[in-house]
Amino acid sequence: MTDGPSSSPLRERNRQTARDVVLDAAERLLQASPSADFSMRALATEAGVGFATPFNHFGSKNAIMQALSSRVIKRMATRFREQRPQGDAVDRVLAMGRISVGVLLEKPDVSKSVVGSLGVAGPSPSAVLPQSEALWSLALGDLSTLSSDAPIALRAVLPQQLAFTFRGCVSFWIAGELTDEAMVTAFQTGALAILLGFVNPTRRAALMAQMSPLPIP
Amino acid sequence: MTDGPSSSPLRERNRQTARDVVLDAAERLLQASPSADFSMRALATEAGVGFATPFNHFGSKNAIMQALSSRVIKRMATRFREQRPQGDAVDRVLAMGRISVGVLLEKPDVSKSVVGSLGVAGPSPSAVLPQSEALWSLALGDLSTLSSDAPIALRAVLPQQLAFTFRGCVSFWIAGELTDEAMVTAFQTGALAILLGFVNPTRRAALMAQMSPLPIP
DNA sequence: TGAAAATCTATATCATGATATAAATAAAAT
DNA sequence: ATTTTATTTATATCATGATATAGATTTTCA
Repeated sequence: MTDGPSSSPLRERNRQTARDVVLDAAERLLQASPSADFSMRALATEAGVGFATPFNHFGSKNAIMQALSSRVIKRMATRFREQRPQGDAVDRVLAMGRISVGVLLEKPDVSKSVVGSLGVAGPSPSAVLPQSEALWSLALGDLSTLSSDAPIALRAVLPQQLAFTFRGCVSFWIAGELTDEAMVTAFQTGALAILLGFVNPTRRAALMAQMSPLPIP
Repeated sequence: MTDGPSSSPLRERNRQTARDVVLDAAERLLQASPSADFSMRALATEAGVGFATPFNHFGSKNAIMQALSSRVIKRMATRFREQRPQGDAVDRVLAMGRISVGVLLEKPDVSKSVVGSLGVAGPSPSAVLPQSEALWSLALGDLSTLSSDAPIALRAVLPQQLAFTFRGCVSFWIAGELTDEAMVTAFQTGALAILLGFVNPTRRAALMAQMSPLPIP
């Protein structure tokens, strides 16, 4: 990706437009494709740009997929905000889990293709972790509503750990090792397992009642 | 991968030998390559087989990487068994975490390349989840040593959840979002967070003392 | 032991990501 | 208004995963 030369307002605005045009085109192709894939030649044609342009902007096909993944995460946050789930942090995390998994399951093949890019080694780091953490921070809301002996500072691990667990569940789902339903259960149980150590002892029984192991195939 | 026609003992034995030869060759090439990668043409040459043979056995390059990942997990289990870590389930899980991450960090670039295959959508499911669960069951040992109000049956979620969290941490590491050190911290904290809800209340303070959030970049 | 089946090999071919390059175009600077 | 700079475009080319195919080799079976 050419970050080198400086850009001025109109140039930068045109470049951002081109990036959006490319990403929109990619989304259209993915949705239309039975295998949830596209070639870079098809992408350039669909976007109405030259073949080299997506590479100029993103560097690689995988980076395009990563930019699309970022859009997916934004979509999850938007849904959450629109739905305004009620309840305490646990309820909200569970709601975010349902919403997030729901976004993926709207178009499972596309999601697998797009999000499958995230765990792939590449020349430059992806930048999804802060976004994922923010998503789970949004879900958790005010951490002080978790009552426990855990110091407030320690509760800072929760958004990160929820992000890791979510990523792990999704990764196994992408690889075909978890069915759609199993992924729902896996993440819900994972979130509850993490939160189990951070809630009031009086709340534990309710959390445990919602946790279940996955059947072993 | 040609599972179709039936095999008899010598044929099957020869096919297994060919698979091992191919995988050994792949490992040699990965270790020798500055970019931790190999072409299928180089693999066939290194293995001394025809170009189509690895495809006949594994179906795709990614499947070869997945078979190599399986070897990595076996290596982790072997190390654990050799080291015989002492202590309760928590201690053993932490030891397994150090051992497992240590295996990956012996050759970071190779590990990223190999294990990066696991989260990639493909024509057939990978088969790593049972192996991962078994790894964490091995670490946990006898689940009844965890003292808590959680029913024994519910503790069955632990190997799975540890597997998901490990996968999630490794996935972010592969993508370049976690440094080597941060991955160590991330998984240790994740394991402790999961176990925190399953230990005796008297043990909680010691676990929390070992948990720390990752610095936000 | 010869025929049949399974598997491997050598080779050609194709699709696709990626790079390079020269010309064209658009925006910024003088 | 012209020149300079930045970016895009069109095109060629290459590496690489993957597939196809015919011939060669190995193993199994009658």
